[in-house]
Formats: sequence, structure tokens, C-alpha cells
Amino acid sequence: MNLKELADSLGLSPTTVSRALNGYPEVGQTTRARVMAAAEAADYTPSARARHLATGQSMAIGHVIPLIGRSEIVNPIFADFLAGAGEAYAAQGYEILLSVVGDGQSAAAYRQMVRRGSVDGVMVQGPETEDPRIDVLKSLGMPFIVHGRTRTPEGYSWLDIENTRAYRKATEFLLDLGHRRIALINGQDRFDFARRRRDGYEAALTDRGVPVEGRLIFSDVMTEGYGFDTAARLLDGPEPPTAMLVSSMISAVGVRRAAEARGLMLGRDLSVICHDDELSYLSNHGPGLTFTATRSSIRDAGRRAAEMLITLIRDPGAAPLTELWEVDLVLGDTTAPPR
Amino acid sequence: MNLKELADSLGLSPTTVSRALNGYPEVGQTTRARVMAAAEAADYTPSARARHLATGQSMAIGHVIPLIGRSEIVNPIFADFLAGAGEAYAAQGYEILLSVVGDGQSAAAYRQMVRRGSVDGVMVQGPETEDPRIDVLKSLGMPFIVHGRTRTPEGYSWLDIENTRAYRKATEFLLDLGHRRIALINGQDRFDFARRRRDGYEAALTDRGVPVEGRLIFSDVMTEGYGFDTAARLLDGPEPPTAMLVSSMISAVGVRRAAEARGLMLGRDLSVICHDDELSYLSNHGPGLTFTATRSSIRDAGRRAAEMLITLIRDPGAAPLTELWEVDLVLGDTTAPPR
DNA sequence: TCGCGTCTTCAAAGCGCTTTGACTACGCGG
DNA sequence: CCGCGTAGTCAAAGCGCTTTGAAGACGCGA
Repeated sequence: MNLKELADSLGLSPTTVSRALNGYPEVGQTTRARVMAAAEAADYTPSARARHLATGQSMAIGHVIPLIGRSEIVNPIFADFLAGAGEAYAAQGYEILLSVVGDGQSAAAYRQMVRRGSVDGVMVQGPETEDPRIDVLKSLGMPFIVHGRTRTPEGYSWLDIENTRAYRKATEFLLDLGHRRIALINGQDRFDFARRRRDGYEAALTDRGVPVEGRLIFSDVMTEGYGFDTAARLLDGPEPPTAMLVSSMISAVGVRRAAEARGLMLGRDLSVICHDDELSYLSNHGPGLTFTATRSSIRDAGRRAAEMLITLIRDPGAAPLTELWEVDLVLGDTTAPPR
Repeated sequence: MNLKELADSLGLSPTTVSRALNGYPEVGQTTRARVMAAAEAADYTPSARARHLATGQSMAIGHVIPLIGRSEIVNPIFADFLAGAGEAYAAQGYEILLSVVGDGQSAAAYRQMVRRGSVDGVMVQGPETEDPRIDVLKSLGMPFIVHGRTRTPEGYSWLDIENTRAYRKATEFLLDLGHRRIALINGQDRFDFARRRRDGYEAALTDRGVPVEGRLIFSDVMTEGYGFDTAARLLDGPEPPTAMLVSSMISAVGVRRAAEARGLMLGRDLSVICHDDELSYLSNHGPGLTFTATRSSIRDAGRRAAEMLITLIRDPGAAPLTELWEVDLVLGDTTAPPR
């Protein structure tokens, strides 16, 4: 059943039927009611394809998931971010168009989505300090928003958290407890969030006159295994750190595993602070040992970023929108003065 | 730049240009070369919207992510499944159309995607023993494939793993080691995979004359916290089990946390077998303690299911496609005879 | 020279909507 | 009784592709 058939069956023109269904005011009360009833009865659904062509909109937002590194890892935060964003999109009638591509191919993937007109806006995740995707998107003239930012976050819209300040606070907290050898188990250097966290960490140390030691700073893809391996190496080495600052709770789980394998208890023999994205399947609340953590909900970020993006789509001429979220430092059981 | 303008600039008709670009044979060698060069030079990309309307295809596959339960949890395996599927789709020019919906609304979401013609096929994940989505999709006449199956898996295409056999094997392995009190920390009852795993577990116990005890069987959303809470309760209770069979590695991490908090070491004081989906950020290989596990790559499953779906789309009249994968039981460090 | 098959190319008709501009009917004030 | 504003409806023109059916150009054998 298409619009024309529905119109014929009602003895009306497609124009009137279309307007009745889409809520335009130029349709009489009774006519509208008749049309709605007939559409309902016939189980009529307008063709998205035709509507997209006619309106010039796609009612879809482009997301690109890059597979990181040689082992093509999916960033585990994407699922919850998508869930948050999806909620906001759904509320406004947008769908997600998702592309999964190899590392380094995302700029091309965005470009293709936009050129083809498959999307009305684009979401960028995990920006690097200098991210080529941003210039590509600027030049394409498509609304987009970045979750995170680059080194020079000007001329585009973004939503980010106070990474630097959070890690400075966390480091200061450990320093206040008396720790001096604090390791940083960070994400990959190329990502801007990792650089900012490191900045916060180093600034706190420097302020207190504690030397920044390269041997205590690590960066890699934040898997559980990375946390385990790094902590294992540190704990087995000379002068092991008394505290560790871990950029992901998943890696922190690996750190805990390494510690416990050595009979060390977190919060007694080793202090750990991690960043908690509030992943839905990895909660840091409830009974049992909880991590002291810098906490910010990735799901809320997804939701808000999506809302901002929709605002940009509706008002393309607007100035860039930016939001910078404070991050809580939440006390758990994994921090204590060094023994 | 659209097709008509490109054609005009070449002094050709849109017909010829369209055919030249799409590789149809009715175009002369030299003309084709000219067209390709001009399209390249003008950076011409055909409008996906127009193409979809003209061809009647959407070149997209519908995926729906349900938010499970009151706390709206995202199944952590979805990300890796998507990554695998996305790879296969990309190879054939398909995109993913993703919808995130509340628990219980997925049937409606699928229905809407299909009725609107936004997708050419549909992927169903996490089927329940009796899943209404399957009847809806059958009646809609759209190609679809189910990752997993229902109790009566007939009349549709699916890809599943040997859940029953895997859990029977795992249980037998624990029985062979001498365990008699084996707990099952399973996924939610309503899901078919959980029921089949439980079947395998109970069959193995019954075969050996070991009574099935309701107090040792649990089912819930498989978070880390669920593993922790359940293991904690069991270990603190009377007659704690000497072994646990856990349906997800994430929950198994929680089990490990509960055990270690009580000074129990996995593989010495408590045996644990979990199911390992080979999530990219939670590897069960490498150094340190690894779980004895039933292993099957969720990413491979995604890739293969996507390939099967594309086959179905290309040949709509074909009989249902089904695949049932064997599951490895991989020896790790977390199993030993009871003390 | 004619007719016919082959190779290229094209005009035009969709695909199923939205939206513009025009038209009709009606009521009301002048 | 006329003119005009307003509400309701419609015909037709897009949106930018693909695809059908037809036709022109060309070469070759009869």
C-alpha cells in the first residue's frame, strides 16, 4: 500500500493525504480523522526511501567504529555510548548508521557517508591530538560533534570531560596520602584524552616537586591484559610504585588480578585509582571492593552529545556548541597511605 | 554535482553515464573511460537516497540493541558481534542501521524498520525460548537471521553454538575432577542459550547420579557484579560449592573477585569454568591466570551470520540456512580437583 | 544497393514521497 | 450584489537515480 493507493481509496489526492498524516494545518478536521483511520486500517507506512529523497533528509546519524590496532580491538565504551546516543536519537526520529572500519580508515568512512547523503549528521569519537577527520568533516559542511576534543578545539562542536583536572585531582589525592612513586597506566598516546590525563598527572607531581619518571608511565590499548601485564612488570621490578593511576576500569581489573596473584591487596598494599565510565556491565558500586575512581558516565555523554548534534542539524548556521564536564573523584576501597 | 550535470558536462545522456559508472556492458570502451575520468575529476558521488528509491534496495541491515532490564544494560558482547558483522557487510557494500530500544520493544523496532523499507535484511540477537520477534519477521517477509535459536528452531535461518554440549562437557570435566557441588551462574532464564546451557549442566549431573540442586542454580543479567554477589553468597553460605560454571567471562571476573576477597585462589580452593566469547578487550590468553573456558568467538559468529544473511538477501526464495558450531573446552588454570 | 545484426546511445517512464502554486467554495462586510 | 479573505483541496513538478524500449550508426554479406 503506497500513498497514491491510499489516497485513491479515500477519494482524495496524495497531497491531502500526505498533509493529513504529517500534521500540516491545511487539512480539515474531519478529513484528517478519516485519513488517519484509513491509514491505520490499511497498516500504511510511508516509504522511508521515497521520503528521504523528497525531503533531502536521511534521518540518520553516522557513527564510525574503528578497530584499533593490529588485533582490531573494539573500544568497550562504544556500546554504552551508543546506547545513550541512541536514546536521544530515537526521541527525535533519527536512526544510527553504523560503519565498522579498520584503524585509520575512519576519515574515508565519514567522507563516504556524507558525500552519499546517507546521514544528516555525524558523531566523532576518540579524537587524536591532531585528528584528520575533523578537517575532513569541516570541509564537507556536514553538522558533526566530537566526543572529546583535539589539541586546538576551535571551530567545531564538542563535548568533553575535564580529563586534565580529574587526573590532577587524583594524583594530588595520592600525593596527599603520602605516595611518591605513582605509576600512570594510560591509553594510547595518540588520543587526546590520554595526553590530557597525562598532563594532569605530571602537573600535580611537578607542583609538589616529585620528579616525573618515564619508567612509571605507560600507554597502550586499554584491555584487561594490558593492565595485568603492566602491573605485573611494575610489581616484579625494582622499586615498584606504591600507587597506580589507571585510565580504564577494565585495565584496572587486570591490575587487580596482577596484584592479587602476588598476594597484594588493593587499598592496603597497593593503591589504585581508575577512570570509571560507568559501563553497564562493570559497575563500581555495590558490595565488595570498589575502586577509588574518577567517574563520568559515558552513557550520559552519548545522550548529551546526540542532543547537541540534533540541535546543530536543526540550526546549521549556529556557532559551535561546546560542553566541558566536571569529573567526580569518588572514594572507594583501593586507596590508602603507602605501607 | 549530480548525475544529470555530469552527463551534460560530458555531452552524454544520464543513461549512458549511469551505465558507465555501474559497469554495465552496453557502454563503449572509450566512453566508459571518459565518464570514469570525469566523475573522478568532479568528485562525483551518486546520491544514496535517489539510488535507494530507484533500485528498491536500502543497502542496509537492521540491528536492534535492546536495553536489558530496569538498569538498561547493554549486552557487552554486542560490540564485538557488530564488529564481526560490520566487516562482512562492508565487504558487500552494506551498512548497519542500528536502533537502540527498551527491553520488550525490539519487535516493534524491527517491524518499523522493515515496513519503512529502511533495510534489506535483519539481524536478530539474543533470542528467547519463545521469541515473538521471529513470528513478526516471518510475517513481514524480510530476510533475517538469528544469532542463537528458539526452542523450536524451524522455518528460519540461524547460527548457533552447541551450548548444551559445551556445558555438558564442562560439567563432566568438573565431575571427573571429583567435584560434586557445582554451581551454575547462568544468564537470564528467558534466553534460549541459558536454557540450553542449563540442560547440558543438568544432563551431565543426572547421568552421573548427582542430584540437581536448585540452590546452586542462578540466572540473571551477566554483569561483573552479578558474578561477585552470587559467588559471595555461595561462598559465605553453608556447604559452599567447590566449583562454579559461569556463563560469561565478565561475571567470572566478579566470581574471582569474591573468591580472592575471601583468600581463596581459583584453581586451588575453587574451580571455575566460564564461557569465553573472546571479547577483544577481555582476553583469556597470555600470561597470568587464565580461566578454563568454553570458547567460541563472538566476532566470528557476527561475521558468519552477516555472510549468511547476505546470501539470504541475494536469494530470497532459498531454504533457511542453519549452522551449529562446536564449542571448545579450553583448559586454563582455574580448575583442579576439590581440596 | 539493400537488409540485417551488432554496438552504442538516448528519451522517457518510473521509484513514492513532499511541496509549490493555483483553484474552489464559502462566509462576511461593504 | 460584489469583492475579498480564509479554509480546504488538488494537479503537477520536483527529488536524483535506474531501467525499459527504441533508435541511430556502422559494417558486412548478399
